[in-house]
Amino acid sequence: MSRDHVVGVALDLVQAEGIDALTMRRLASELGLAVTAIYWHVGDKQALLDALAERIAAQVGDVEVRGDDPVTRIVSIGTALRQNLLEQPELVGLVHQQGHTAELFQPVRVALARELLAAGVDGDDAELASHVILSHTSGSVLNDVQIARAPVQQEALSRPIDRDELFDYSLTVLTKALIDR
Amino acid sequence: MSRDHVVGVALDLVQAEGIDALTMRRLASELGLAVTAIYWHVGDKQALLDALAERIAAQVGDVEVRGDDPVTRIVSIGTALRQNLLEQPELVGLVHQQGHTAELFQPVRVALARELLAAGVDGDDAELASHVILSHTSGSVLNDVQIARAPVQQEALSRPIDRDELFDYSLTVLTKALIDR
DNA sequence: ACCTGAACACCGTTCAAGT
DNA sequence: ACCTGAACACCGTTCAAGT
Repeated sequence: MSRDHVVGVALDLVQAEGIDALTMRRLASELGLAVTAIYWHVGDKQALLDALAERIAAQVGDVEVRGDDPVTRIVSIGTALRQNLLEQPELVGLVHQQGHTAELFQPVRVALARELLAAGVDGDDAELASHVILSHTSGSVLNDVQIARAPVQQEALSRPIDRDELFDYSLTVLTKALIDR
Repeated sequence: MSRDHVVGVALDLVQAEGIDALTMRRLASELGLAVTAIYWHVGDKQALLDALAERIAAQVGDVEVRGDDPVTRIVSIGTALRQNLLEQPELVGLVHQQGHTAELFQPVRVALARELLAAGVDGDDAELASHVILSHTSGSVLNDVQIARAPVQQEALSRPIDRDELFDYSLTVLTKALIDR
């Protein structure tokens, strides 16, 4: 029995039954302990949520870069991040609520800055461009998740929206503009 | 004593002390009623949160359109929405959590579509472009709020980021690209 | 129609006590 | 060092009962 193990079981519980299922008492019974033992290992519930957020952030943060030219590589980073975020929207919401979004985006931010530098954008401008690309990506995810949850919104279109394609297009346009500035 | 009044007092409470302060018991004492009276007027807590989300969405949804040319007008819509969202980030989070984001964005979506049509973008493409612009805007807000909450992230830049200006720039670029497609 | 009081099952947390 | 049990203050919700 260790802090890591307790946090791991908590993560399993959240993934299996959602954030509402995570109560100190429920977690204790899952661990085969008395409720109060958790307080010895990880501290109070706030500390537990922080630890969870940290784990999830590390999990979602690593992305693979593909392609040859800068634009393709940058768009591939955005696409990979978007995919990771879409896979576990509830967990991302948890991270955001705990205020750990910065940690979540940090590795991607670095990867983006590296590619932008390689593309000839330098210094502060690379920081700015990373910020814009990250905003665009997280916003796209946020909206897509929301639409998936509330399918009322589906309007009468001649053909349904391909959100993957639309994201690819908009991010490509944006990236080109940021590089050619 | 009416449903509207109960919801109004609940909204005041949330704005003054945050979402955690909104408990059925606290709200009852604020109203001068017994806890159970709330159940008669608005139903259970889920119903109360739904009603709150509806109000907030209507409040944040109305934006003023300014400017002459299409790009300026569209950017002004995005800017106004961003400003509204930034003013009450906690309430926006509440709306999102309740799954009412679609309602929140509906009026803006319509306004954007109208401007895009006027700019010569037609039918489905206007829908797609509205979606992209909305995503970009909400993502920008989401990131800015997060950074404001966790100021650790401030990196060593030669000059600090002007997020208003950056948003204006990126949305302008994006809008032009969407129109000229 | 509108409101109260008592009761139930559930929280997070503290603290003394055990080994 | 690690864990338990009892206790406290707080939740949301139901339901019978009052006017």
